[in-house]
Amino acid sequence: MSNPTLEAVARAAGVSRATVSRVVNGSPKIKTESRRSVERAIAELGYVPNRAARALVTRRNESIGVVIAEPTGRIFGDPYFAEVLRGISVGLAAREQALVLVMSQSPEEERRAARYLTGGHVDGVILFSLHGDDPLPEHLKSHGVPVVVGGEPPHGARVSYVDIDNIGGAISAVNHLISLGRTRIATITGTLDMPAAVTRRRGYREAIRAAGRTTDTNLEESGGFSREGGQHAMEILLQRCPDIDAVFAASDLMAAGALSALYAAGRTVPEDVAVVGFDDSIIALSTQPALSSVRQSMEVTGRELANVLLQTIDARDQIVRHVILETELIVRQSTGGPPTRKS
Amino acid sequence: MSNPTLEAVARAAGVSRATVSRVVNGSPKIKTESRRSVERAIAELGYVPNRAARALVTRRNESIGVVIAEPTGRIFGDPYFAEVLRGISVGLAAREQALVLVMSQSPEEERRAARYLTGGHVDGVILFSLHGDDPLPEHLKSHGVPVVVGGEPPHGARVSYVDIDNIGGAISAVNHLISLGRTRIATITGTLDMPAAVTRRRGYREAIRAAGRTTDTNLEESGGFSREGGQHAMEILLQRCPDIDAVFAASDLMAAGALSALYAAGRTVPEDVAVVGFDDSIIALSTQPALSSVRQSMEVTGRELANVLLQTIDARDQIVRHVILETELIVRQSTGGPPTRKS
DNA sequence: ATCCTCCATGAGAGCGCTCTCACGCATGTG
DNA sequence: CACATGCGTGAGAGCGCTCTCATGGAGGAT
Repeated sequence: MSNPTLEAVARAAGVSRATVSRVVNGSPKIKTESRRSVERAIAELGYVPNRAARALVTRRNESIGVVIAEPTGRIFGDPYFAEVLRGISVGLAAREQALVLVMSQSPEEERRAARYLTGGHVDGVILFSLHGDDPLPEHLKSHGVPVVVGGEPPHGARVSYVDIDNIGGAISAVNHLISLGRTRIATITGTLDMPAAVTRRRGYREAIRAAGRTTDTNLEESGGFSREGGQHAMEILLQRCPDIDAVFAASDLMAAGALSALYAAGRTVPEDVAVVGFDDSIIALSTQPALSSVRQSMEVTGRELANVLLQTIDARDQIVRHVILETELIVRQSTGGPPTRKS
Repeated sequence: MSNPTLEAVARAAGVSRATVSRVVNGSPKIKTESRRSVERAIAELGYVPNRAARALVTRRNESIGVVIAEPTGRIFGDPYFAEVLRGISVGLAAREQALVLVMSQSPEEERRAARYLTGGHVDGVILFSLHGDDPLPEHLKSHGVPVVVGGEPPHGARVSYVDIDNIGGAISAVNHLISLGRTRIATITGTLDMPAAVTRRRGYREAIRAAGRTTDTNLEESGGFSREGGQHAMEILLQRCPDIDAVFAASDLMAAGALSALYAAGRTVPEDVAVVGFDDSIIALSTQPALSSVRQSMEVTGRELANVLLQTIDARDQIVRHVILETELIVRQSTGGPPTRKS
């Protein structure tokens, strides 16, 4: 409760407050001797720096806001959010930054959040899962708050971001289906107000065309990034085009939903219909059969988000940084399994 | 960036710093006149109090730690966590408290978290989804940090908690199955190192015995609170006792998994086997057929967690408080639907 | 030996806020 | 009319820390 102060440590170590402060903050110009005695005093007294006092003078809060502006249902049905959050948590912990979680679901809450975030309570903000033309990133940036966005930022926003190679991932998935000899390849898209959903669809279309075929919007249906949406989309697709022999779903969760719909319609996977998901989340391994999927490391995304933000904060600049992470197609049973396999 | 200070507001309003402070903090003894001019000045300058400065003198941080010590996979596959978190978020927002999220997954991280939480960085801590005999609640409490636990606290820990009526909920679910004339009622339990899982199983057993039947451990199998676990548990149960005609699953997610297993085994729901879940989360409505389920409001749980904690902090006492929330059985198609229905 | 340099350290101001205390003025009482 | 009462307000200390600037002493150059 009543933590010892710098002053107390200084007295115990027989040095001045300033020296203790230097030791605590790792200043190089300290004699090993005094450093040692200070460290001992710190350990003995169980000293922990007072964040508030430090923040007051440094004008840093040692904490980062993480905003998720998404209906609860969606947020946590999909492991995606958890894993990104987890990566952020790891990235921040390494620098002793606190993660302040802000969940806003109504315009009223969003206003409150914006006020909080621009009120100097956090050193920077990570936003992810943005929809449409959310003005929040620009708003924060114009108030001088460092911002980084997970995924492609809203159109026109000049902010830093960390994204994955959505288009390349989608192309590799569809190429894989093509190489399997599939000819009627459908796609279940995400919520089309999100850039990731649009970009994955673009990759799908490009791969189809690159193979000399024509795209057909009858083979595209939105699954809203949810399991049920995926299932429903698959039902619609089967109704429209019963001859579908492959599906590329823009998330594993939707792919899992699609599997249910396929079974309900009496199709076998991968024999009748090959299925590829996206994310390679834990879900991909838990479906029957296991899903081929475009792997992205959500945890790395989270960690990079933290890194880019901390970098921006440290540099005190307004430079727009971005990081694009690779994806990799993982082939499993839902498309017939890996090419060769012993035993 | 350079926010105006109290001083600046005071000058603009022609009063002293103290008066502005009183207005900001809602002190009653302020003349309406000066209050008004201060408020105008605040609005004009866009003044936002500096949290750090305030925290320094009040020794409050206006922030609450929320700890989730759970493997990421589990956390976010189940909407439960999201909804409780959401409730906490709402409860804290009402009091302008920041939510500091701490995710710890390894013993090392847990130590770091403990150090942070006892370091005076937060005014209180909410813990949920505790396993086994986690010493964290006691540890925090002994360091004078106000704590409240979601769910039944570890055995012997004298800490405040918010829980739901697990036993009553389980009993009502099983009674419902009994009233349907089902005779071979199985249960899929959660992770048995968690009190909620054990208590729900106890409710199941009590209801069976109260109906004059005997319990049979062959009819009990753990599903580990995951979808796949539920599916697997159902497969085992069917193998052991092919004559099962009803299942009570300790979570909707496991019930959803059980449905898959039942279909794979060629059973119909609710005709061959009636299924009841627990939580009444969004999942219950998205399965085919919709799940009967024991409703608990996870958002209310979260809000109560926040309330109890804030109350404890305000009172500066060590009183152990607890809140038990009601549950309610919601009957849907997975047990044959509501008793009567028009149209 | 004298001066200069340089490095480790100490002294002290001040970050923005709250809160106690004292003061002045209006009102009520004898 | 003198006095107590009380309410609204201002002055000022101080929360724990960082950081600038001054200081003293060791060591090298002359």
